[in-house]
Amino acid sequence: MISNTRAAHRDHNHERCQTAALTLARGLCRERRARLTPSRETVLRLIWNSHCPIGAYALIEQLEAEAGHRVLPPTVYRALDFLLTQGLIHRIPSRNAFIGCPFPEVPHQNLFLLCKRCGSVAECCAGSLDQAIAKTAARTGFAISHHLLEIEGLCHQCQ
Amino acid sequence: MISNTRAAHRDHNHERCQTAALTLARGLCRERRARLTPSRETVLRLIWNSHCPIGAYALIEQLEAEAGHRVLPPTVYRALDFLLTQGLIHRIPSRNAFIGCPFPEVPHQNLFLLCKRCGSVAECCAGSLDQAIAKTAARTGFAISHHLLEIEGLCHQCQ
DNA sequence: TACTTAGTGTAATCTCATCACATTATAGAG
DNA sequence: CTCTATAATGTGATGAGATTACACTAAGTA
Repeated sequence: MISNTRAAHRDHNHERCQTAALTLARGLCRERRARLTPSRETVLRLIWNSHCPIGAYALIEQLEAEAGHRVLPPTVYRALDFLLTQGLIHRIPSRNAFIGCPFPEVPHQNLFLLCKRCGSVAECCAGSLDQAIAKTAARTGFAISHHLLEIEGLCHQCQ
Repeated sequence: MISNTRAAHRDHNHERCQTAALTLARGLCRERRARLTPSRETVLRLIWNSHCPIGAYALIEQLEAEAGHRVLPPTVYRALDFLLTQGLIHRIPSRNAFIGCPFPEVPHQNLFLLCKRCGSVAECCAGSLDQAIAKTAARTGFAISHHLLEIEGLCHQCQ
């Protein structure tokens, strides 16, 4: 099982998370010949400011503060679309918000641990769980293409 | 495992689903001394018109067509809140839409099978899967309170 | 250089959801 | 039966999230 729980849900030096994510993103985009333009990278960096999902309009505010001029929704939504397509971020449907993906180089299903006290979100990849989910779906005759699991509760630090 | 896959994802007499859901809802609300008022029951009936999740504003349109006069958002959102609280319907976050719960009398986690072709949604309760999910969360030190699983793919009829 | 494609700026619009406040209906106490 | 407290509804306005359409600019390539 891969997870970023130890970072997202415990004390840690967060700058390292952010730097690592950006470095990884740059490398992946270079490999894929995908253009991580300045505005896209800025959005990714802002998303990685914390382990809490951030909404599109909060991003717009922060972008405006940095840029010193008005930023309109399509600007940020286009960057978000790119980052989603590249698997560098995820959207948390129940929150209408976005979170950085800690392992964009690994193909995986979506499994999020959302702390209802501090708001931070960790991500997991658990092959065995994915299999159990696939099996359950198969028992009903359903052909699964992908899934999304949102687990809500209290993180280690908030218990 | 409980599921309504055989109804939601196969040919069936849907009137029976709708009638059964309404009868069950009336019984549960009577037991709980919760008031299933006419407008709330109408919203529940409209939601049970099909196994596809329906958005709040689509409900408003249908309510207006039935009532012959304007219906405003709070009207339908209040009915939805009541039905959600009573566990008679669920919200599918990825769709911003609502679906009838086929077993509101059983406490359960949320597990939805969303067909991307016909749009119908079935619901499952699988204790073993819930346990596997709880176990995975526990391995990261997370204290789970509830979860939501959205599985997307092709239903039996659409394969 | 010219051309083609990808990316960005901007205004308007659309969908989903909530707030605040007035009014009406209902259940339970006396 | 009537009064009262509470629950439910009606209504307009507004907030929050997301998309469309169209003009313009930058980057990569023949």
